Amino acid sequence: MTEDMTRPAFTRAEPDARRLSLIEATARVLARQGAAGVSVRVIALEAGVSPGLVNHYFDGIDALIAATYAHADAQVSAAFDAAVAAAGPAPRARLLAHVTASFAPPIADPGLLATWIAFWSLVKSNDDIARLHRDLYAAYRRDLETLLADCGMADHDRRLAAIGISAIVDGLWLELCLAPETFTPAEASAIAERHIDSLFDLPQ
Amino acid sequence: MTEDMTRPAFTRAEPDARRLSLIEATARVLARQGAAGVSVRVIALEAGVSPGLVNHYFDGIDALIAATYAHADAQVSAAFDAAVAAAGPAPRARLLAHVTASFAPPIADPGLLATWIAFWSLVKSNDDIARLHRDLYAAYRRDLETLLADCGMADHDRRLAAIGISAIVDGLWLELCLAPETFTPAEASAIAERHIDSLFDLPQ
DNA sequence: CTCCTTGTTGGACGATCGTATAACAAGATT
DNA sequence: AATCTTGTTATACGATCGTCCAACAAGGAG
Repeated sequence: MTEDMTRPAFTRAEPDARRLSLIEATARVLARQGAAGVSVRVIALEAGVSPGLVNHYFDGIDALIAATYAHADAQVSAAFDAAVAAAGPAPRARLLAHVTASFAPPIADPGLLATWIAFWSLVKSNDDIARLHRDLYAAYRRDLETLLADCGMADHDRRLAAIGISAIVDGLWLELCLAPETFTPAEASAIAERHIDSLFDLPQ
Repeated sequence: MTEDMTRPAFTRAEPDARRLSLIEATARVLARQGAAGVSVRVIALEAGVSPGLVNHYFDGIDALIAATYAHADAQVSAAFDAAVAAAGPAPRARLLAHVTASFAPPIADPGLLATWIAFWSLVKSNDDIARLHRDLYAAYRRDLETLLADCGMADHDRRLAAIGISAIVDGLWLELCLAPETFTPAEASAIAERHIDSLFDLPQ
């Protein structure tokens, strides 16, 4: 009786828009409840749609989590690009800006880590997920290698340098999300910056 | 009919031994199926006991996963200690041995990562889990700080140095477990070793 | 040998899971 | 205005989840 009879019971959406709304709902659920409390029904409720719609757009919940991870990764990459662009033309400043961005919002966020954890938990049992992880991580390191090349690092040194930078940044980011009181973002940046400096000083 | 009527239907075990067998069964299930496929029934089947026994020894499955994590962490710590002890008396060699041990069995193991992922996925929603993570990680860094002190590092530098070493080691360990073909354990050791060297060279 | 303690079993219970599908209605087409 | 397409809903389904508990039996106590 309190219902407005003139308003439609539901509205149709562009397929891509609906997909995106489901992905964003998944990210919000993961951020709020963690990887343990995610399910088709909770996601559908968060997105304001019926549970059946999830399987209409995604081949199972694993595919939805994979899509959510890919979307979050794209947002992280965009944040990296924005930080690098804002750093100006100096190659070293651009590299440091890329790294420092990992320790500030929106990247350093316990809620975002939940998406990574949910994704990691599927790598072992799902080959598609494993392949996606491998590809996105390779792209991540490739971006670092480009920045290192711009800094003048020799070609044969870049691969291990990028692996090392990605490792220390990921390790700091992980702990910063799991236990933010352990150290500050500024301390994380200082640690990462010193590590990068060591890659250029004293080339042996 | 094929049953041996003289054999007991079950055997009683010491409480600590039974707890341990359930913990080890949980670790095997996590290593085999990943964090997604773990449940009370699967664990009980793996341990060769009835499902009800899990709740008799642990306050829910979250507590069992926490106990499994604590047990795995103790085994990792023991492996660290053994590696350090085998390295001899030289402080720097002991520190490097500690770090290098992270990239070799039994620590570098995709199955072991599953225990960590299952545990991480509970940190956000369970305060006891969060506290356990904080305590065990603090102990981890404290061990590193002791090794750094033995190497002659000044007191005020040790905290950030230990955070940096734990971060780069964790980052390398994580990727080594998720995608072992990306780089070799020897490359991981070389990266970590160079990072540690940089902490002592050029003290600025 | 008998009793007693209690570790252990095995199933019941309600909740929730992922998936599948028939009925419905929104909105473009004609 | 009538029709058609299909995005969406609502529900049903079987499986599995974590938890609980009464009954059983192993094995030490007396």
